Formats: sequence, structure tokens, C-alpha cells
Amino acid sequence: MPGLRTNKKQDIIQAATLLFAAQGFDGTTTLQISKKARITEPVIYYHFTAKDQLFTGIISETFARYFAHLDGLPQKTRTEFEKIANLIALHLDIVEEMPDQIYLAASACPARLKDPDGVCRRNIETMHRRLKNYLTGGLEAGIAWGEFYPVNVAATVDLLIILLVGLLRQKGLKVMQIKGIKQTAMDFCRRSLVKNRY
Amino acid sequence: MPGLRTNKKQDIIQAATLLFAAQGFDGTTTLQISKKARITEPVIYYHFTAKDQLFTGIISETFARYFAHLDGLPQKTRTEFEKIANLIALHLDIVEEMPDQIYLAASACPARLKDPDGVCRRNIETMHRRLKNYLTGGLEAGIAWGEFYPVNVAATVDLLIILLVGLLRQKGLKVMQIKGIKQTAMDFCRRSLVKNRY
Amino acid sequence: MPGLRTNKKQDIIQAATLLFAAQGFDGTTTLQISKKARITEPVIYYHFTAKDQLFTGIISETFARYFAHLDGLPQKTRTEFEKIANLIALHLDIVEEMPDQIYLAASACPARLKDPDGVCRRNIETMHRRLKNYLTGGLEAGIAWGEFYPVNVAATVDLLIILLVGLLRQKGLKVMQIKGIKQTAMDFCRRSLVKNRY
Amino acid sequence: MPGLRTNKKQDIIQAATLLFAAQGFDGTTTLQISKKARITEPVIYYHFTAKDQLFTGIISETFARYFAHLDGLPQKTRTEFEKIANLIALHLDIVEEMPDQIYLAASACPARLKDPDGVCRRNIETMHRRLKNYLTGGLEAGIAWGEFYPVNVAATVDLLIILLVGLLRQKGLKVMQIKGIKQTAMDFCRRSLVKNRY
DNA sequence: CATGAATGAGATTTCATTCAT
DNA sequence: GATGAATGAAATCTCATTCAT
Repeated sequence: MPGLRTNKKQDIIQAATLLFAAQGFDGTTTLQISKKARITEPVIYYHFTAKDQLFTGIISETFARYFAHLDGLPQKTRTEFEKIANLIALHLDIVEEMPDQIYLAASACPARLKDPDGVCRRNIETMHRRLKNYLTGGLEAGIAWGEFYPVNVAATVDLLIILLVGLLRQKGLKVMQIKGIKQTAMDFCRRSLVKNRY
Repeated sequence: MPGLRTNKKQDIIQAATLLFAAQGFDGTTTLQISKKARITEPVIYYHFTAKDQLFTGIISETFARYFAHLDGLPQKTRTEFEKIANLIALHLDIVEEMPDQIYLAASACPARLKDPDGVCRRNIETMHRRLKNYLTGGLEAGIAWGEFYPVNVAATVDLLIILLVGLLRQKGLKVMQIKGIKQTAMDFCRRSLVKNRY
Repeated sequence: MPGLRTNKKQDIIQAATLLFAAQGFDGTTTLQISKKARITEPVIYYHFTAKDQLFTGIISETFARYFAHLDGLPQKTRTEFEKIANLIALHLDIVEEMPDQIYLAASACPARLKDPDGVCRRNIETMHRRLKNYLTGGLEAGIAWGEFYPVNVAATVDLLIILLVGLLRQKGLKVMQIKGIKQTAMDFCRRSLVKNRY
Repeated sequence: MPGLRTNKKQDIIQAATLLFAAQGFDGTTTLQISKKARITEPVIYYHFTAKDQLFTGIISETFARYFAHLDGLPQKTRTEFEKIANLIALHLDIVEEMPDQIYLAASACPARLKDPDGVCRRNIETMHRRLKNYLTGGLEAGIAWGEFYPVNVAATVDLLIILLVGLLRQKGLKVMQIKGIKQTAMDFCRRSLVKNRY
């Protein structure tokens, strides 16, 4: 059973994720990673072909899980607002689940990352595209059915994306200890969008 | 005419700001800065004691202008929502005014920045504290006066900060071409907070 | 007068040439080069972009000089054998002139040399092609005029190339102290090729 | 059946020979060898104590065979030129027989080869010494008997060695497709050395 | 015998910074 | 003020070799 006994590869991934999230890709050295993972530097290169590949691996894995979450969102909901509420819940849940990874994923691609396949850039673009499509569809339908106020769809979509991405990033920054944020965020958006509340 | 030729210092600052914003502090080399500023590397060290000081200088200057904007906000307004609307406007305006600087300022401190005076960290903390105070005051007053819904103040403040900081950062990321965002953001928040709209 | 005072670049080239010739490209480290040139390692990278480029630079320069010598050969000669004698003289002279460079040039391209422009490979090919053309022309004419024995031209050309390249390489190997080799080589070839000697 | 499975050792030797010949000793890694031999790296160390020993083993074996060929040359021949012709034939035949090994053997010792017993260096020296003795004896006798022209023996010997070693190396370089080279080389040397041809 | 995993030593390269001029 | 040249320190990565199993 080769590979069963050793979790060093996982140790490396975990250490790298923490450090990349805290210091950025360019700000993190392979020596730091090796120390945090309690291994020697070359072990990194035994398990990964390069620092860049270690990073893109983490990013890929993270986006895979994120997109899996998105795929799990129901296409049909009783109200259109439920879609938006689900999206808020999803983003706050995934931050709980993997705060550092998701912080990395929601950040810009490191300038010096060698990423010939564009793993980083393309995943970010896909993320934005999917959010945009999902939100645009929901908003347009909600407006058409009279559930939502007749807002500027494009700008509101952008605003909501900023909010969602902001939620992903703030946790990673550990700047604030957000409590009750999920309910608050949902209520905030509901009052803003949904018409007949009485 | 002393000072006429010294636009080189400004060239350096401008080049550094662009590069730091695009590539991060750790991802930007002094050689890149010197090339973009069309000078040689030692000139940087004539005008600045170190790369770190060049960065903190930009950050300081940026926060100084940002705080000056905040200081200019009216303490007294006809409605409490006006305060929030002003804040939104201020943030979108300053992004227009100095997109790269403000992106830098709204980002986390570089891990390897030598910043013994804590210029970077302290300014960010101050920014968050001031936003928190300003928003908390506004929300509490608005709720007390019956202008606002009785929301969870702390969580709503955090949410608004996330939104405001997100607005600062998104422009820097150039991910989206936001049009009509200012009015949309204001309306979004108004509907969410202000009670009697008819 | 920038660059006039410093001969460090030349020192590097000289040290590198010696070491590459003695130990091969893969067998020579930049540290060895820097020590032999009495400089520090990064100086190499100030003057050259990489170890590979240092090598290909030497090779280019060497072949340029070699081809210049070839260009200087007379197109018209009293006898065809003079052409071959000139070629022998040229090769032994250039070995005297730059023994290490010419040894490098006459050797195979290092396996791990990063040489995207194919400087190394292409120069060697050109060298062989030019020798082949020159010798083939000479032999065919000499045979046609009855100056030479009617030899197998292609095979004789190959043989002469092996001899010429061998002359270039042996000096570099310092295996033997060749004296009177020039006259001997010429006589050897003359007797072998030229018909009526009496 | 011991020895049936142990072709792995032969696989290693074969792979190493090919790679050493193509890339040099310093340019070849043990990983490359293990991959080409379709085994894992430690297997190399089961069969050989070190990469150096693998190389010197190949060299030893090659020279052993080469010297056995030399030993097989007749001491007595009808003419002295036959000796030289035999030598040419021998070298071209052994290149056919083991092109990569012989290329390695005819090349210089790798600079970084750990070879405390001097296997590499000493074999090369022995090779040159034996060639020199054999050729010197033949030439001197041939001149004394009036079979050969009265050439400069030392220089002619060197020239012939250069030619013979060149024949060994050129094949390895695969630069040219030599046809009819054996007869041509013999004729070339005969005309050059042997007096009365009619 | 064989292998997956690991490592010490060292190779190439980068970069902030300095210095002589 | 300005520059070409240089450097110490460190970063990424490689590789021959070993070891536990």
C-alpha cells in the first residue's frame, strides 16, 4: 500500500495554503512552506514539480469544490429571492469550510505565477461569469414576475458580486469577527430587492 | 528653478504605484520600477531609503488623502441615510480619483514589507475603525429616530464595510466595467435600510 | 567612458572558455567560473543573462572568427591541392590562435544547453556544410583536370573533414605535443591525392 | 535459473551507455538512466555502487574489448602497410560493433567523474601509447625496408592517431553517413605512405 | 530484490542595495 | 545628482544517494 502511510503531501498543501493566504504567493518561500510542514525543501519537489504547480493545484482544487457547490444550487425555487439567499448562504458556508483556500481563490492571480494553462485566470473568469449568469437570470425573472423592484439589473448584479466576493475575502483577512452576518446579509438583500413585504 | 526637474521622484512614485497595484509589493522589483519610471535603479535610492519606504510612502499619502475625504464628510445631515449615501459616493469617487493607490490601500499589508512603524497596518486599522464608528453612529441614530429598520447594527456595519472595501478593490482588479453603480448602490442600501418609502 | 575601465566581462569569457573546454558545459559551474575570473557569481548574471547565453556567446564568437578565416581562403589557386593545403594550414593556425574556443566549437552541443535559436547546432552544421562544399569542389576539379587521382570524392571528403576536425580537437585535449604536424599533414595529403610528383 | 532475470543490470548498462554517449556523463542523470532502463533509481544502486562506477564499468569493459581487438592484430605481416590497413579496419569495425561505447571511450574523461583508480584516464593513455607504439614500429620498419616514403615518423604517427580516433568519434556523432570509407581510408593512407605502386 | 519517499549538498538565478566615479 | 558595475543574501530547483519497508 504505497502512499497510505505518508501524509506529507497533504502537510505540504496545508502549510502552503496557510502561508499563501497569509503572505501571498510571491511573499511565501518554499523554505517557509517546508518548515511549516516539518519537512525538508526537496520534499516539495518530490511531490510537486514546482512552487507554481503547488499553488495552481490548490487553486484548482478549491475552484473545483466551489463550482461543485454552485452546481448544487437548485435551478427551480419557489421565489427568485431564494436563489440569491442560497448564493449568500453558499458563500458564507464555503468560507467556513475552507477559509484560506477560498481567500486565495477570490484574490487576484499572482503576477509572477507561471501558469501557462491559465488555471488561475480562467477559474476566476469562470467564477465571475457563473455568478453573473446566475444573478442576472434570477434578477430578471424576479423583476418580470413582479417579485423584485425594477432595478438596474447589470449594476445590481455587479454590486451583489462585489458583496459575495467581499464576503469570501473578509474572512480570510480575519479583519472582523462576523456574527449573525448570514441572516443580516440575507435580510439586507431581501428588503432591497423584494417588493411586497407586509 | 529647483523642483522643475524633480518630477523624477514623482515618476518613481507613479511607476511604483502602478506596478505595486498590478503585481503586488513582493511581485514587483526595483528594476521594474526603474524601467517604468525611465530612470536607473540607484535613483530610487537617492529619493527613497528603501523599496519598503517607497511603498509605505505611497500608502501613507493615499490614506492621508482618504482620511481627508472622510474628514470632509458632514457631521450633520438631514437624514441618517444621507451619511451612508455620502460614504458610498466618497468611496466611488476616490476610486475614480486614484484607482491604483486606493486598491493598494484597501488590500492587505504585504507580508515581507519592512514596516517598523506599522504605517500600513495602522492605517488599515484606522480606516476600519473610522468606517465602523461612522456607520455604527449613523445606523444607531437612524434606528432610534425610526428612519431605519431595526437591523442588527454590528453585522450590518460589517456588511457595509465589506461592500465599501469591495467597491474600492473591484476597480483595481479591473474585472468589471461598472456603470450606474453609484446610483444603484445607493438605492440598494436605501431600500434596505430606510423605512417609509412611498 | 563607461565600460572602458572594466575588463571583468572579458575575464568571465576567458575563464568560462577555459573551464568549458576542460570540463564541458555541464561539468562547469558558475561558481567555478566566478572563482577563476576572480569575481562573484552574480557578476556573471550582470553581464550575461544566463550560463547558457555565456556559452552560446563564446560559440558564436568563435564560429564567427572561424568562418571569417574560411571566407579569407582564396577561391582561385594555381593548383587544386593548394586549396586543401590552405585548409589544413587554416585549421592548425586557428588552433594556435584560440585553442580552447576552437575545441569547444568542434565538439558536440552540450545536451542540456538551452539554445532556442540553435546557435550551437546550426553553426556546427554550417561548418560541416562549408567544409564539405569546399572540399568537394576542390576534389572534383582536381580530378577533372587530372591533378588528383580519381578517388571516391564523397568518402574522401568525409575523411578529410574527420582529419581537420580531429586536428582542431586534439590540441584542445592536449594529449599530444604535435611538432612538424602542419608540413607532415600537407605532405601526407599531397602524396595521397596529387598524381604526378617527380 | 539465476541470471535469467538479471538482464536488468544489462538494461541499466545499455541505457546508461546510450545516454552517456548522447549527453555526456555530467549531462545525464540517474533518473534518466532509470527511466530509459525501465527500472527505479535505487535499482541502479543495487547493481552499482555509484553513477561514477557505472560509467567506469562501461569504459573498462569497452577498453577491454578494444584492447582484445588490438591484441588480435598479427605481429607479422607480409608488408608493413598491412599493419596500418588492419588498424584502420579494426577501428571501423569496432565502431560498427559498439558505436556508443567506443564513442565514450574515445572521448575525454568527464571532469567530475570520481575515478580514484584512474580507470578512465589510464585506459585512454594506454590506448594512445599502444597506437603510438604499433604505428611507430610499423612506420620505422616500413621506411627501413624501403616500403614507405621516408616521412617524419612522430608527426605521421600523431596524424594517423588523430585519424583513427576521429573515425571512432565521428560515427558516435552521427554527423555523416560514411560509405566506402574503409576502402577510401586505406587507399588514402597507402598512396601516402607506400612507395612503389605500379 | 525492489520501491516510494526522502535528503544533503549544491547549482542557477534573482534582487534589494551599495559604491566608485 | 546620476550611473555602470558590483555584491551578499537568499530563492528556486536538481540530483546522487540512502533508507524503511
